[in-house]
Amino acid sequence: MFIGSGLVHCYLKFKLMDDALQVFERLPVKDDIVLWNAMVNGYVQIGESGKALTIFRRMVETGLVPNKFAVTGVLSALALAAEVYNGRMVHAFSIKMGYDMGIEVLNVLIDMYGKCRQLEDAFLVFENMIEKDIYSWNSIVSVYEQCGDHDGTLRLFKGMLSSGFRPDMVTFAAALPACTHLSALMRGKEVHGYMIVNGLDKLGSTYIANAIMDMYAKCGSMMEARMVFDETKVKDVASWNIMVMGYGMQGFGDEALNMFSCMCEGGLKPD
RNA sequence: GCUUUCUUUAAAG
Repeated sequence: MFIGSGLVHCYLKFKLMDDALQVFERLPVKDDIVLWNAMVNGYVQIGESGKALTIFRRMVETGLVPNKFAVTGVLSALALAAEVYNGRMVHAFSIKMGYDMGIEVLNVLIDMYGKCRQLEDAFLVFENMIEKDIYSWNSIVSVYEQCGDHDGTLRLFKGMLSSGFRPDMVTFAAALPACTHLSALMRGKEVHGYMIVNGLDKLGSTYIANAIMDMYAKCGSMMEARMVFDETKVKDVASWNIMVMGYGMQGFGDEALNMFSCMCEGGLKPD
């Protein structure tokens, strides 16, 4: 039994959910809430919200009372599944249990409401937090962007800065596309400028570099998009597509075709 | 021992 749970944890560590589940099901006694939570979170992490919720319901049926870890896990699953109704129930339960005093639970509530497109509720949770951390800020900034409130995203980004928090790649992954969608070159430059000044511009992934390129491209500054492109060591198909599209849409047919052939030479296949 | 955040590739999704 002890060995079995160790094995489940081991499979979970490597995201081998099928194997983890198989061993889990064979456990004669399933009274360890940590194991249940780990199963729920394992499914959440691979995007299987339905399976995560099924495990959670079974856990409750066995009579175990969800602790705050279980609550964060199930809220994450509900966020993925965009199930607000159940999300609200879990929220109410958290309050009843006093879990809403914990910052992690509040952070995931922001995310849950946001992913369920209930921005007002997300903001209410955020606003009423006694203390906020980088997850709180990143969550609220991200859900505003996800909901298409680009101005709100940038407003919160500024609020984050003035509150003394240092944005990271997660923040930029939301703030940059906000500028992109607004075609706000100046504000995009401010965000990119912040990254440069703080030495964060080269630390990001290809994904972030692409977001910067796309911001410049969609804001009409192909020169700057090109500079970022050239400085980006690891390019992927999206990097090339952003440039080809940008040149194409702005009437630089030659450059677009150029890019296109370079992409094919580089061994990448266009979409 | 288990927990939270990342919409990069321009037209009706």
